[in-house]
Amino acid sequence: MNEDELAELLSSSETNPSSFPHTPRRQAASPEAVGSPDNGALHTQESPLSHYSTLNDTTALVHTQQQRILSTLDDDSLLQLVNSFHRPVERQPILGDEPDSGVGWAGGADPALSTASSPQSPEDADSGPAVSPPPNTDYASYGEYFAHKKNQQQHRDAYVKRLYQDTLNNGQEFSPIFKDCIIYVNGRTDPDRLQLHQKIILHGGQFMHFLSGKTSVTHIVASNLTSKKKLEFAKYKVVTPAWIVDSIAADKRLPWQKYALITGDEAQPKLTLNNGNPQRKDSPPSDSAATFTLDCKHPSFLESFFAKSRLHHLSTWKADLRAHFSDKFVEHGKLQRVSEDDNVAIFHVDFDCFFATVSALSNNCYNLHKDALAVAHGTSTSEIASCNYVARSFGVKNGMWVRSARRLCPQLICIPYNFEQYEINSKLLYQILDETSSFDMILPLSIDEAICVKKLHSSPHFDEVQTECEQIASSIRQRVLEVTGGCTVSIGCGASLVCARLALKSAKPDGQCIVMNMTDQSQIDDFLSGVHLKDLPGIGASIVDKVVRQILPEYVKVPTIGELKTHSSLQLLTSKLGVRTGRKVHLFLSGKDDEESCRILRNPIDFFARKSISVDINYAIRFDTIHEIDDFISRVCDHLCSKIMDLGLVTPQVTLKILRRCAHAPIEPAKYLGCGECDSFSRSSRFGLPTDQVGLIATEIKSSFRMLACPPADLRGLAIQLNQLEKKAIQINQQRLPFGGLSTIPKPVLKPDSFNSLPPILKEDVRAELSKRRIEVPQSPAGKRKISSPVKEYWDRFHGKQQGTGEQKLPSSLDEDFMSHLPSQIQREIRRDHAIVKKTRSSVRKNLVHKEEIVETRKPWLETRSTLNEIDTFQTLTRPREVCTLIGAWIDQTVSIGPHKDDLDLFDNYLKKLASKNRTHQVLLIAKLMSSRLEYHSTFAPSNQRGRQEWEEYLLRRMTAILNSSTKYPRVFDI
DNA sequence: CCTGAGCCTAAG
DNA sequence: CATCGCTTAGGCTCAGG
Repeated sequence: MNEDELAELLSSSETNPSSFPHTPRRQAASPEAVGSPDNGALHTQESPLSHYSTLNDTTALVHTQQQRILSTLDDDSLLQLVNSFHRPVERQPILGDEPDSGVGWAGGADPALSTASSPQSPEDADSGPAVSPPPNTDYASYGEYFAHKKNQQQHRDAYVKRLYQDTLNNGQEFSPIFKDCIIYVNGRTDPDRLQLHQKIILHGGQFMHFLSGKTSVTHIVASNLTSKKKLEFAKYKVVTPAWIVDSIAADKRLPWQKYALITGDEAQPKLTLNNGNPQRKDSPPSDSAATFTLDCKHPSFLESFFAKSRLHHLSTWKADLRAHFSDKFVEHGKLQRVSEDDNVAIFHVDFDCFFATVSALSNNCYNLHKDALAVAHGTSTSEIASCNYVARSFGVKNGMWVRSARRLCPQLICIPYNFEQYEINSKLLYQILDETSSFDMILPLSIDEAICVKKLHSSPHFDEVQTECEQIASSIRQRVLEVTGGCTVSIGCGASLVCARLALKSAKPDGQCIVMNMTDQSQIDDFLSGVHLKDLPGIGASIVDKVVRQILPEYVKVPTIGELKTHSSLQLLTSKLGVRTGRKVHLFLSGKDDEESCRILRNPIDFFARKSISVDINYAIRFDTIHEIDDFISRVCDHLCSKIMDLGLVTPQVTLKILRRCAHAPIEPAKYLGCGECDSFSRSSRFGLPTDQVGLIATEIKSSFRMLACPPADLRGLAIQLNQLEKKAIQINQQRLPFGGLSTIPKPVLKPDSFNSLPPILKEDVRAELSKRRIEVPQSPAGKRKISSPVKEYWDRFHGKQQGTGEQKLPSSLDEDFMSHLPSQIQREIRRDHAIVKKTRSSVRKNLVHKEEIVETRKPWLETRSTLNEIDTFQTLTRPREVCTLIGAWIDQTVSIGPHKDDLDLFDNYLKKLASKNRTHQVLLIAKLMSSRLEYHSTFAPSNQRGRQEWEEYLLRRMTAILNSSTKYPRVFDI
């Protein structure tokens, strides 16, 4: 066994919790060995350790090798390794020990999932690693459990990758040949599975340890396949191991088709048909865009969708350009800024119908100036991303459906996207602009658009300036045409951003318009007067509509700047359009930039700084159950969290936005898999402390989704935003040395739970290794530790040392770290309660003293409240806030003596009505509220045991029963 | 009057 | 077959203290 194998061992030891250590029951080559994707996840996994049995049936050898390798690691690596086995379990303090009753009660266990648990054979049960959590306690479902497993595997793959980078490649990343590939290795291979695993993860790929219905892959590597397997894998890209080896040797991902193992017709690319003839009209792009079913439930849906979405590309390109801009200035330290007094010439440079031109040029068989061309995926309801000027002369517009465009222009030719080429040509443009020494600042606006700023040094001769600008512009245009081999840019130039933009508009296509020689306002007015309102930057259809309907007289058909100027005033504009927009429009009317647009010139770093990050998917969203949506949310959150982690950012606020099919809209809209007509809803929530933890964020979003109460089948779009991003503070885990330590690199600290999370096979060796190095080894806990709620944990932490004394100390302030781990809803409750308890601490004590008397004299509390008698108000929930307040007060006042039976009956009745009225989400909310309230009391006033027990019992028995018995909710959510 | 949530708008 | 309707930032409105 070598180090590679240890890496494999460490990175996959948790794959199969039920078989470690484990004697394989099968040969890897036999057809049953790996299992089919349909057989469910658990019992079909190939045990990652099965190969050890070929070495020796005992674990002695493993231990020896392991000890040797452990001893070669330095302290930091060892600790990191151990820590990497532990990830905090996602906690959801809802309804006591049912951590995710929000799912559990919704529709009962997913039958497919529960069968997945059954194959755990009894003989395996004892040998399972300690890390394996018992089902139904820590995870909402097996789906989540496996998601967690997968996460851990990736986490450790990343660790191993780093390790190898550091040791073998000077810390440099290996070239990410297999980026975006999710690869599964099937059966016996040469090089073997372990080596392939290493190669794949080092080069940016993702290694799947098992195939299942839920977890799919982009490639399967195999040397040979049974005919049954060939059928099964027909829809995948199945390649020989040589694809991996050769790709690495060539330092680029080679076309998989050359290594295709299955050579049926469906797997064979059509390229051979027109060999030598690159003009393949209307054929889909051959590689990478494999024949994947577009199903939002598929784990790699997000990836495959993004790969083909023009809007996604535009957005990410833009973000990348901005980031690059900022990086460059961090690097160079200095930034030219434009102050208010500077005279500047602003060049607005923009490719002409960028996508259409580039796609046409890379296809090399169309005449840009004669053929009507449009870039689009499909043939009918596909949107046109870009069309050339020939097509535009027929009235074809960007964003139009191909079907409608064809009605205007029957000879329209649709050509495919070529995102790679767009990027290349964009880089060329920026390179040319960089090389043009005339500019003080080059601001990226988008993939095909940039603003170049030239400061004018007190030259009053506008004619000279005009001439110079003309020359700059024409030389840029000439150069771009040469370098890109046919792409044209247009350039607008003016003294302000808005003038440059409007000049650009009139320069298009393939032209330039320099309007620097305007010496007086009347000339500017002349230039502006004929400009359409819609052409002003930041003025869209909605604002134009407002202007036309509310300001301009009816007879004005095409609202121009000239007309608006004669019919409006600043006062009128601000009153009709809002203060900011009104002021902006008013400034534009005189050709001046508004305050907001100026910011890009005055403080571009601030302008380009990232303030939020989000993922929106409003296409192909079709779910049946809330579980599928939960899984989807998890994946999206994963995506977002890994992004902000890379950027070193944390978020204090997350927002969920959904699109829900309008009641009257058809189930399937005209556009294939489109969202159709929808209503939009959003919900934001805050964390006590900014976080980048996917567990916290995903939980919060899932909770928000339940609040929005959208039936899964009606969901058509989903967006998750992380707002108000800030730099993650560098955590200092160690106390600073009193004599001023020289060490600046923080040493990793062994987390207490990490050691216990290690698989048993590793535990003793690691313990030995740690003790050899005098690193304190945590004691094994006596029994299996129950995962407690954060509140309990907090209580334990706070009272751990004083529990025996009987002294009940109340904290004077809230622990922010602890608070940050709670859902924001509950945080708010606790903060409020904290304030209340602080005020009434003495009275609580008094109550406790007189507990016995109180019990004797207890009366229905709820019944004595006035709100109680307005139970109808209560039931319609027109004032949910009041209801919550009432319940809170009810618990507060009865927490030591317990609720009165009459009150409970009344309350029961209310909840049942809510549940039967399709408002189960509100029952859930109330349950959460009550749960947190009780937890809270248990923390700050722990002596009132008896009453609280009664309450908790009620919560557990009655509430859960009501939630589970709800017929409406499952009907809506689990069709 | 200030603040924040939940919309809307715009851009490429 | 279809088809890939994103992402970020600012502004408006209204409710609540």
